[in-house]
Amino acid sequence: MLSEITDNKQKIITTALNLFAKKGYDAVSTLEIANAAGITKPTMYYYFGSKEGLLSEILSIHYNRLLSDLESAASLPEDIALTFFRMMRIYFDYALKNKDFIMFKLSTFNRIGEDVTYLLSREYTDRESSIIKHVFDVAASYVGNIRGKEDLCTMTFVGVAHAAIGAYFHTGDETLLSDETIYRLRQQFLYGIYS
Amino acid sequence: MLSEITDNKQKIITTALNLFAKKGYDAVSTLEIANAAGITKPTMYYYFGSKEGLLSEILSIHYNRLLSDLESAASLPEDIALTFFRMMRIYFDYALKNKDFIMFKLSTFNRIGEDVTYLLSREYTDRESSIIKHVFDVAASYVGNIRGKEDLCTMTFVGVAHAAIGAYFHTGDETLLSDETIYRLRQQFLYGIYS
DNA sequence: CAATTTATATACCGTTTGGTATACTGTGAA
DNA sequence: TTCACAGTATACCAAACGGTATATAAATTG
Repeated sequence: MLSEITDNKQKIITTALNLFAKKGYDAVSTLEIANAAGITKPTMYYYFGSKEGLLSEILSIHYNRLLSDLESAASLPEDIALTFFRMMRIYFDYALKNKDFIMFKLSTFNRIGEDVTYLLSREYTDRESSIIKHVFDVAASYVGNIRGKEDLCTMTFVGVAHAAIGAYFHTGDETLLSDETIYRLRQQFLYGIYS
Repeated sequence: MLSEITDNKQKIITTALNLFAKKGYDAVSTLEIANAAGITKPTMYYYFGSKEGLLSEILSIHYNRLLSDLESAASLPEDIALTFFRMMRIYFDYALKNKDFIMFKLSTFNRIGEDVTYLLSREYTDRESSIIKHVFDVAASYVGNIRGKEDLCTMTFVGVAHAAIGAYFHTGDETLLSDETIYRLRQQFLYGIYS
């Protein structure tokens, strides 16, 4: 068994995710994935059963990693300032270390309807929202002004995270994902632009 | 000439945009568009030359309308609070009246790479960013604390707008795009969550 | 050593893809 | 009445699509 050396399964996952991020799921063919990964189509179908199965496994691996990290970061919601920093740091780190996945995530996050990538991502994005929502729910119990705005805060938090990461992809400027940026975003989030 | 009555060209545009929004550009075939629009493929190719030509015209029509509205709303950047409201109102109104287009816009906004929808949208999204950026550039001249954070503000503004519209599409709750929501978002933007 | 399982490739399938050659039809101008 | 042209449809194309039947070679297991 050469799989420990060659590890074709992992190669297929990495290659496919890269192509999906660059061109979009539907624009990438199974043959293109096979060629780029240096294998043949039946090998891909042996491991994943279908193109959709391949996407499903990619989503499972990365979302579970990301959401697990996010859950750790959200485990001390009593300190909203600290938790804001930690959660944003998780997003930025994941974007820096797993560019392809986060690029793909961003391009599917606001999808809706019959799109395959949306349907398969939904369970994870729902979990993601609820983790963040919980932070603001707890925060509302001791920061009165948040009360009634928990959903708004959740929405804004994710929106800002995505916007910053999107800007990083657009410009390539890594300082957009630095601690300094998080401090500024947090300052603005907590005290507004006049602070 | 029945075109004034039937108006097949307009029908194709509306139908195609609806399918693109629901399933994604690459997942929709020209035959599917033709069938849904009640015409045949050659008719579509007569008007638009190619599938890409059709997409291009859709983007041109809607982005030009949206950006023209946005420019009007941004014409008094001396009052940042007022301008914030006006610009957000433009986005929300367009989302309410042209659901399909904004849905499609959201799903392509954070794209990058070789994706056709990204490449064809880019000229418009660049213009969009620069309109908003200009507002914060002017604001920075009289609100000292904004200085150096113009790009951050632009990024945040667009991120928040998209997040709110995305939440509306997700839940169907129209109050997410009400004046009341804009007031809250503005309050948070200007003074933070403690306000 | 024989049987089975894992991992791979060759060669193929029916269907769908974006796109077109060609012909027809109704309308307005000369 | 003839002509041109805008608009539309029938019927087709080569290429690419997602997926598979089958063979094969190496490794694991009895």
